[in-house]
Amino acid sequence: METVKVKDLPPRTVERLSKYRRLLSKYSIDEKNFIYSHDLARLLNLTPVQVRRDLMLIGVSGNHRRGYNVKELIDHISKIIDTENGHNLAIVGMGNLGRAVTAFIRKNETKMNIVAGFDIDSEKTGKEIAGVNCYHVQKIQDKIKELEIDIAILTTSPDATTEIIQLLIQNGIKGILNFTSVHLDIPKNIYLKNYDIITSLEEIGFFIK
Amino acid sequence: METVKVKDLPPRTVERLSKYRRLLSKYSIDEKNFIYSHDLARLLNLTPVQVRRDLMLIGVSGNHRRGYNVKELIDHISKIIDTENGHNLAIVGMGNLGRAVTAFIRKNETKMNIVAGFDIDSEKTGKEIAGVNCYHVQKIQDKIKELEIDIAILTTSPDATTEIIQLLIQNGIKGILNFTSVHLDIPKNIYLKNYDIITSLEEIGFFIK
DNA sequence: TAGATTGTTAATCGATTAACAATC
DNA sequence: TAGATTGTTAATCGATTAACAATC
Repeated sequence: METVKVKDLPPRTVERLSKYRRLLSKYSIDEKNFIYSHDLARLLNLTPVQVRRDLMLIGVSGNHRRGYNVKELIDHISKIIDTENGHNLAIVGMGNLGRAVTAFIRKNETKMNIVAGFDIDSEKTGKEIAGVNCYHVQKIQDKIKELEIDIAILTTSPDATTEIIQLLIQNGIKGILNFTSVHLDIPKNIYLKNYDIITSLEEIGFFIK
Repeated sequence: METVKVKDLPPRTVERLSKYRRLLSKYSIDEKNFIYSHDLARLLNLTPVQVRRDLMLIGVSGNHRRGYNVKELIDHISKIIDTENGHNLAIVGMGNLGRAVTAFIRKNETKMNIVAGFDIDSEKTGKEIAGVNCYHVQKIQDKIKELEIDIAILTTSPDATTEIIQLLIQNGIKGILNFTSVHLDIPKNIYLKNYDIITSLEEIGFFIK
């Protein structure tokens, strides 16, 4: 048997685990207690083997007749991808995009708690915006410590980005979801995910012509 | 020599081409006419080989002494990833996120023209929102034809998504950038890019613990 | 038992990188 | 020429998929 430490799961598998859980959470409302790998695959446009391999990697086993126990599956995935108290996030840049993303995340039931927003605009700082306390970027150091923030969502304007990213690095941020189309040069111990809208549109544009 | 039809470029290469061009457009303002692969690589955290291979694939050649001609590079990339008249896009769902993404794209100088917004809310339809004419989703068919829209950016609420996606498919949309965390089951001739914020945050959360 | 499923390894595919020849 | 670069192939790495044994 191929033994994979849970910590070493491939990124793609982790993404799919998140999607399995979200799907199954709705699915189980319909009182269905078991699901086959081919059903899960069909619902997410994957292959059944891919599903079974992912579940094998996290050590879940199914029943040869009935498939996988839905509740057990949800619980097992949660045990792997959640942490006890969840994660505390900051939205850095409370412009249109920052507020929209804040609202989007708050609408979803997750272990991701947005505990602070940061901006340089004094119109915004000191207020509650989109349900989140907004602080001046000068407070980044204090608030990251105080509120135990480990993930930042970057929705700053291009010119503000480079400076602010230094603050985040210096204060030990561990993960970043980058919505700016600015390239971030950060140490590799910070887990970075880029949502580069312009590049993605150009990619789509290329492949549809 | 490995001959690759430009149409067959790997997706990752196309993404990088977009990033090269954006970087070089700023770079060339500084009156630098040539750039080495290792400089381009350093500025985007890539390897020099990766850069040279990408440029080889699109048939650009550099100078053994001076590197690559910046202007020539920009022009060549543009010839490959742009189309003559650019692409006409629609924002489907003019809520917070839709408006923010609209503003974001409009701020950037690209060949991506947002020519319509769609929503079901009669408060929004018939008006100009974020600089874009907003129509009722019932008009999707007419407007896709009339305005020659080939890419849709999906920023709808989860419950509206499944219905609207059918309309987009039926009316021949070619590419979709999906900001909803809803899984889309679409024909494979439509180029789909998912920005699943919830899943990405859970992925980040997993790898930083 | 036959049939449908799960579980697992080996092969394949796509992308990156190592190695190095060619050139200025 | 020596040194720094580009150009290109082959090896490697990561992820998916084909093949099939095991099980109910």
